[in-house]
Formats: sequence, C-alpha cells, structure tokens
Amino acid sequence: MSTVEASEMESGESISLHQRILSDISEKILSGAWAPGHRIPFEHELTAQYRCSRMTVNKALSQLAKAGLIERRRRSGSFVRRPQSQAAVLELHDIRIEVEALGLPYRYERLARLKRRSNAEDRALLGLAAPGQVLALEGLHFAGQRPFALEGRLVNLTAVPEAAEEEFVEIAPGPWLIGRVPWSEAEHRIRAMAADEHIADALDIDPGAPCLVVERRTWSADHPVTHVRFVYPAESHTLVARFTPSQG
Amino acid sequence: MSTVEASEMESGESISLHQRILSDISEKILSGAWAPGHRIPFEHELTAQYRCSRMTVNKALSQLAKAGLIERRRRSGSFVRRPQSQAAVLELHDIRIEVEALGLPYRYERLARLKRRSNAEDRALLGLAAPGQVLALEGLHFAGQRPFALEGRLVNLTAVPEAAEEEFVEIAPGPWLIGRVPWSEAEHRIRAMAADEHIADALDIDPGAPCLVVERRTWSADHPVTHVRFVYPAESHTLVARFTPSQG
DNA sequence: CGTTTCAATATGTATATACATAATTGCCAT
DNA sequence: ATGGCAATTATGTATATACATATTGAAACG
Repeated sequence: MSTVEASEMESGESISLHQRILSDISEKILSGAWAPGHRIPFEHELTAQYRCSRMTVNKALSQLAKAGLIERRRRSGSFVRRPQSQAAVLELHDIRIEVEALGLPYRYERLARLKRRSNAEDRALLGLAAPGQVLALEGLHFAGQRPFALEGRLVNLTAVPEAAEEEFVEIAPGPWLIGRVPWSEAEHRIRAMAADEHIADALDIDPGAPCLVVERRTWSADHPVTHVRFVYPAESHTLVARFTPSQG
Repeated sequence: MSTVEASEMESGESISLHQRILSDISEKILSGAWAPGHRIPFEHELTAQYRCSRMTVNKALSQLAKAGLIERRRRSGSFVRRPQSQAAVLELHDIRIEVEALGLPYRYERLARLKRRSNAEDRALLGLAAPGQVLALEGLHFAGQRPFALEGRLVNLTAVPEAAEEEFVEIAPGPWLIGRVPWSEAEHRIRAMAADEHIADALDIDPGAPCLVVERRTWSADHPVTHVRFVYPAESHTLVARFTPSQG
C-alpha cells in the first residue's frame, strides 16, 4: 500500500499534522474499524505513512494514550483499549445561567444567614478536623415567580474570612465564592429525596414530593471551602452529562 | 533569584522534567499563589529556571493549556485562567460492580423482552430517523433479596443485530453490549421522579416514593445503539462525581 | 492626529538526533 | 528442559534547531 492513505476524505484544513494523525487514529478506533486489542501501527510505520518525524507521531500517540483510547507498551507497541468504565462529564452550570437559558427572569433571595462556631455536623459536612467559625446560609433561587431551587450552604470562614462581611441578601454565595477562591476541587453527590416540611414549604410543593438533591463539597489547596446542598423539585430539573472519549 | 527554585520541597522522584514543571506550575495555580490573570513566566524564562530546552517547557505548558488551567497568547505570554464552568466527571459503574461493592450478592432478572418494529416513541428515545427493528427489554437488578434498580432498555437492532438472538434472561444487556459495541459516545440525563404503580410494584416501594432516574443514550460511530432508563429507589443510590482541574 | 508599516517577540509546529528504559526474544550454558 | 544473559526493539524523554504565525509596540508616514 502507498503512503498517506490514512487521511482519506479530508481536504487540507489548517490543522497540525499531529492533530490529523490523532484524529485519523481515533476515528478508526471510535468507528470500530480497529477493535479493542488491535495493535496500531508502530511509530516508525506511521512515520513512513505520514512522512514525518517520530516526534510528531509520538505527540499524537502520547495524547491518545493520555486520553485512554490506547495503551502503549514498550517493545510491544500500542494497542486499542477496551471501552472503560462509563465515565461522563457533568456540566454544572450556575443556576442563574440555567434559569436565564429557560428565558425566565432570575432572582436570588436570602432566607437565613447565621455566623457560628462549627458544630459537629458542620464539620462533618465540610470535612473539617478542627472547630472554627462557619457561615450558614439558606436561600432560594427563583425562575420567574416560581422557586427553582433551595440552597443550603456552609462556608468555612477560616478559608474565606471575607465572607463574614457579606450579607448575601440578593447575591447568591456561589458566584460570589467563585470570584474569590482561586481554584477548586469538588465532590458532588446526587440523589433523590422526598421533600420534608421545610423543603416543601420553601419550594411550594407537596411534602413527600420527589426532589433532586445535588450536594457539593469544595476544597481549595486542600482546605475545605464550602458545602452546598441544592434541592430541586423533580419537575424543574434534569442534569445532563456527556461522555465523549477524548479528542477535546 | 537563582535558578531551579521552583521545585521546592520535592526530592528527586523519578518523574520526567516536563511533568515536574507541569506540577510545579499547577500547584502555584491551584493554591492561589498565582491568581487568575497572572502571567506565568515565558517559556524562555522557564527554560533558564529549569535549565532545559524550550521543547520541554513547551510540552508542560501545552498540556496545562489543554487542561484549561492556563491560556496562551502569542506574543503576550501565558495566563492563569479563571475557574471555568463547574464540570465534573461522573463515574457510572456497572450495577453489578456497585452492588458487589456493597458486599451484597448480585442478580439480574428479566421481566420482559419484546422484539418489534420501532414505534414513534422508540425512535424518539433512540434518536432514530428511520423505522426499524428494536428490542425492548425490562429487567430488575437485585442486591441480595432487595430490588436495587429497574432497567428499561431499547436496543437498536439495526446497529446490533446479534442482540436479537440473545434472551437476556439472567445476563444484563448493559455488560453484554459493552463487549460488542466498539466505542461509544453517551448522553446521560439524571432526574428525580415519583414512583408510578409499575415502578413501585417492581421495586417494592410505595407509589409516589421518590426515585432517582438515570437515562443513557448511546451512539457508536454516530449510530444510535441503545437507550436505557435506570430507576433507583431514593435510599439505595447516590451518584458521586468528582472534579479535579487537570493533572490526570 | 490618525493610520499604516514594520520589526520584535512569544508561542506553535516540526525535524533530526540522542540516549534511557522496559520488555521480549533467542541463545547459551548448566 | 531451564535458568540466566545479552541483543533487539518500541516507546519515553530530552535537546538543539528551524521556520511559521499571531500580536504588540513603536516608528514612519499621510
């Protein structure tokens, strides 16, 4: 066979060569033409096919390996991996964005604000070892006239002392925090729950009605920053998650 | 200042240099030492700091850019980006794995199996344009004696004709499909729902009880493969999602 | 004063080369 | 056989170099 038959249909867009090699190969894998376990051509073979240096091929293959599409073994070659654990990227938008995407006016309203020394439950939720000051907040996100989500939040004042000065009457603590906390790690828990009296009252739904609960714990540089619990009435919310194997 | 002061505490592990540069920089960003908007040193400066070639620095910075931690601008330099949309990776395990992780015996039981020509609803769920044969399945996943999840599934027989021969009496269609479909793209929808009569009956819970619903549509090489709906009783299931900004 | 031009600069991509490292193959000696 | 040793091979990392490209800042010009 002749060289460079890999980039079949493509007319020469202005993408880099290693990018083209990458997408050529991932196309083969994603389409199933190269099944799991299949050995993809050696670097020196691709070098010949694409008439380029090994570094260029290597760049493409390294990225495919990092993305999890292939596995590379010294002396043996590179192999198509089996589809891994179903992992998905879950986009968790700002509630304001989400409401406005529905074409409805957004509003936040504070229900409660309390500065206190952390109790055992606070520390458990935040993942704190030592006691310290926390800010407990509760608020409602509205879509138009309807309550859209109930937010209960704990802010670790040791990590974010400035939050103590803020009232959070009409600005939601989420966006406020994002602007102040440098970069964060987060853990989400998603579950269904029956609305208790308090939730039903706040969201204007029947007690016992199903709700979607999203809890998020956030760290910044290994320090617990905040714990939030969003409660959505079942009808108002569907989380959408997408899974595309690599290729950015 | 002298060179190579960046890798402060670290004793020389056996990681590559570009990896160390990458983690040094991401540490600075994640800890907040370099705030969003901060210009990180130019490639040639890092070259001097680490006494290495520009390619090595470039490899690290390119990865940081692809991971979304920094933004690179020609002629201007590289800048720390603001924390983006809260995105999380959601791990969706095989239900068998999940049940066995609880230390309970797992069992799958078929409730219904029907091969039919796709109706309008089937096509809507699968995202099919043209009519064709589909396999409609319903089954229960057990954790010990208790129903753990109810599964309703449509399989596009045009994409996976072999499925027509399979009875799925005691083997769940999920794992079966994973072995046959090469690589997939998927979309998940997660929401809360009240159990209707049918669900309540199958899961042995009260009608109206809150349930977590996870729906998944799967494509392979742009062809719709399957649509599943898992219904979990609220108590039995919490989805956990993690978000760590890069560094994989 | 505004606009155009141009050189300087940082990143983007690619090359040829080099040596390190891990794993497999085959050979040899016991 | 078999246990160990060395040669082979593919990947992993790094280098010096080269040229392309986008963008900025300043000089030249109308």
